[in-house]
Amino acid sequence: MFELKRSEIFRGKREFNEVYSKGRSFANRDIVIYVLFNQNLSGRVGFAAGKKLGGAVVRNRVKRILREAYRLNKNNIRQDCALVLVGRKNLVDAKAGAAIKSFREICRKAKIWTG
RNA sequence: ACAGGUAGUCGAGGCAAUCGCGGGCAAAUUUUUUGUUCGAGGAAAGUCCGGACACCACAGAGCAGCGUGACGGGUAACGCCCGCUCGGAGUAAUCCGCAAGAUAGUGUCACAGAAAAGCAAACCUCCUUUCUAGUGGUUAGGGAUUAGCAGUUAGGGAUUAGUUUUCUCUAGCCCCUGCUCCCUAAUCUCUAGCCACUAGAAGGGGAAGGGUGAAAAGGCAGGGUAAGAGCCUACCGGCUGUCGAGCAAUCGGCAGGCCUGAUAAACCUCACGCGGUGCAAGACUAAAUAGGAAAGGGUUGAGGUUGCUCGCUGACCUUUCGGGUAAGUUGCUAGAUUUGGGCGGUAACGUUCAAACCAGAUAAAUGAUUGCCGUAAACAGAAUCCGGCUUAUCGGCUGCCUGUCAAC
RNA sequence: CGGGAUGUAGCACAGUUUGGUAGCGCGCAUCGUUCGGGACGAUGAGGUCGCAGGUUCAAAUCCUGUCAUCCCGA
Repeated sequence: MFELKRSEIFRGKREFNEVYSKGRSFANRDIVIYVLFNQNLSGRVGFAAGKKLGGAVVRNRVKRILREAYRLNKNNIRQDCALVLVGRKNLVDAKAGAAIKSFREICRKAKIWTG
């Protein structure tokens, strides 16, 4: 139900670059989201935290929060698209509850919210 | 008690519940699911040293290059650690130190200063010799002169109405007289010599003082000297030799003599050490395509092995154009391992016994919610593995030591 | 993971090899010139030489450590 398997998380420079270049982007203070409607990659997701955010501890934390936000709201999101979630600097000090709220907000903005 | 020093140690705050992640094992099943168990640090960091391991000759020779630098020990090894010596800081505990060589050679020492590196240098000052000038003294020689008073002469003045007289001044004072003094004497001057001092010029002695500088060729005191100086002596410091203690660095005693500036984190010299590349090392499997084309070099030695030379190996290599794969397994975690004792050692550490297994990912695993206790909680995330160093950092806890104060 | 480079005035750079004075250009301030501005001319302010320690009589320069930024290879 709320599981997030490894196979659902995509990896590799090629897949990221495809979503970055072909997908549409939406953003708020906390998160940047890239959306690509593609049959091959549908239902998959990637997480990213840039070097500007801080050290390894900080970047790991940002990715964990993003993953938690996606996992808990997975069933309310259209599964025919690929996503890339990028953390922004505001997310470093944010709590998980705020991140989830922010994630829902941006999903509605991107019109992939089904719940 | 306060202040300080030092050694060590703890931790995602703890417990419970739910959802979720990575590995191992077991079962179902071989896409996966369920259960169980394990799952970041003292620095995992910086990548600054040292190793293990892998390939190239089981790593070889020489030169170059790089590193280290008191001494002894520990270690797989080190630039690390321990002990000790020396130097420095502190009342002390204690801390800090790239701590070999400057008589193998070369270089540098700005400005200032007379002189900045070797048997140096004289600007002022000090001492001295010669010459010149001056002053003073002295000796010799030459020359000149002769004290005082009174009388006497001439002139002027005062006194007086005027003259004389008297008094006084000036000149003479050669000659004459008297008294006192002196009488191979004294004074002055010239020349020459000598001595002293001063000034100048030329030369010498000296390195003590002044001044310059970061630094001026031991320090300081006394003697000594024309003035001075290790020239001599005492003390201190350094050096050399020798004796003693110590494995040694070094320390202590005695003797000698005072030639030996700083800088080697300047080149350099000496001693010791270092082969190169790195887990994206390396090994294996599978898939795909065209195991492609052109030019150049090559068993008269390509390429590799380090920068060069040798030695070794022994058939491909380089550039351009075009195409394909960039997937998986292994290396990959049981080890100079961790914990607890015994023994040896001042210690670092060694040795032995017992017990334990404690991350192995690959866009890369630890999070979220709720409740209670508690809120002060930092720096921060393994990527082949170890030993160190360095840096970041909050709040404690413990042992030992030093100083001050108080009480007994 | 490995290798390399750079930090100097507000900005961009010299100076570091061979240690003794920190400098150029643009910008800034004041004055002159102009009716006013620009340009021009004159004057001069502005520097922990990334930071810390050491060697030296003396350090931007030499040595060690450290911090930050940038680049390259796979």
